[in-house]
Amino acid sequence: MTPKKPAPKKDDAPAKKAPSPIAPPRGMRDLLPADQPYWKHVRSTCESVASAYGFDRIETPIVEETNLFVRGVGKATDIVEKEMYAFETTGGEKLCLRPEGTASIMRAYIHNGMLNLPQPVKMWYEGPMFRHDRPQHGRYRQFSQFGCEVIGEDDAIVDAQLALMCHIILKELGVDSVIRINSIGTPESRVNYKNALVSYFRTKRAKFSDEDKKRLLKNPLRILDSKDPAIAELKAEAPQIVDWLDEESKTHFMRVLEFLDEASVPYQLDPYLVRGLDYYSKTVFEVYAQSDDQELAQAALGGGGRYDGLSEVLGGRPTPAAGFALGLDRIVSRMRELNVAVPSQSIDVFVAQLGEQGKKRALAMFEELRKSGIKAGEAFAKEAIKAQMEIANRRNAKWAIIVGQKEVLDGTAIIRDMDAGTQEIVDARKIVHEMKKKLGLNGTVQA
RNA sequence: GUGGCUAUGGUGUAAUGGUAACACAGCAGGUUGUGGUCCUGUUGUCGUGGGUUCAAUUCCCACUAGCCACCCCA
Repeated sequence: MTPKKPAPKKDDAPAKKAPSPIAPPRGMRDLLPADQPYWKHVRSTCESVASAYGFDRIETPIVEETNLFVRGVGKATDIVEKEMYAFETTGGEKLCLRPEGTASIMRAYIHNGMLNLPQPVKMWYEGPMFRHDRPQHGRYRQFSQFGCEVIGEDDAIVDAQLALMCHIILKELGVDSVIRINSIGTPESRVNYKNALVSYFRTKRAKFSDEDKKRLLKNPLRILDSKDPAIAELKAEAPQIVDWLDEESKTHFMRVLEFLDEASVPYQLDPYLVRGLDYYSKTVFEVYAQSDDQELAQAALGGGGRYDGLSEVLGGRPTPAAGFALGLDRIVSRMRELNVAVPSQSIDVFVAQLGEQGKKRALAMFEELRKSGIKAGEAFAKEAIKAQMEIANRRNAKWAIIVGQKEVLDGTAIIRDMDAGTQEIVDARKIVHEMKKKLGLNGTVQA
């Protein structure tokens, strides 16, 4: 490119290169004020359901010792092997951004001696998780999860209730869902099954893609999930995990299903469902959005299951436990697709002013309204009343109070009904009283 | 992490080898007293860097980002 002609500048300051704007890191995004009504609604729904089911909140650090996940989630899992935001501090600590919640909750349970609390301990959490995966719609490197954990109880009804909660939360958010469920038994029965599976598939290795050959070695259970049509044929003949379950797991699973039937939770048995985290045992499930159109990309809205072995792996006593996590980003996105209405934050009254004196009076009036619990809005920096009324309208104010020069002199204010377009003049000192009356906040009960 | 597609104002789109059109939103006005209609004005170094060319937003390459599939999962 030829150098630009020495375009003479008006001022003789050296032409600085304008700093380029900075985007958020890959796979991370801003949740803007416009997004918040959705998030607020989703979070509060999750919380109130969890609370109704007897769960209390727990907050754990976003940064944890890397080892927690290496031991808890499993060294060979994708999450630990290639998706962790791991780093070393100047002090030499090996830390990472948490990729999931369960391991932290179990760590906290052990560390804080919660085994001395009445069992089971039921806790919920919500917050950002981090996985260095390749971003896609509904898959972010920072995403939010809401999760519930029941620690210290092995009864099958807990597993069923957790799945039920997933379904209920989504239902309250206007999202239809189905549970896909399976049992992967105890670690011992799983090893036996894995061996049977490998020896079955090894004879057919010739038909495998490179990808599936790799899986045969690394994670044979996953082969059952393969999209390769050649595998689909072989699958029918392959050993089924149910046939390899130990008696206890089998009965446990049967009871889980019975409870689900009892609670009328829609579910599908999925003998090929395995989960990517090592800590699972017995029950595993995933929650999917139900839709008419084909397969939705990234349709898994949540997942969970039983993890009876996790406590021991993390140095605690043998403690049965189960839980689930929901992906909030995906739920919000699904709600948007479905045009689910969420409560909007509208104001009760908008305070409009005119002139310097009006501004001063309005400032005080706004504060009075606020203190008495009325949701008031304002745009005091604006001069034109027209612009202020536009804002009042945009914010869905039911009422507007107008304080201009004249009103200041008279000691009055105008109350305008924004729907009817009618207005009345009231004593400025009685404005709070008037508004409370109009909004029905007076506490005067009508018979 | 692998493969593919895409990249134009705040948003959604258009056109073009000779520096950009439209809609919506935003802001400011239509003689500082009133909104949900109307009119006017205004908002862009055409993702970043390089190359080809007299000339590039338009062609080529790289990078970056987004999206899609895989992988995996929330």
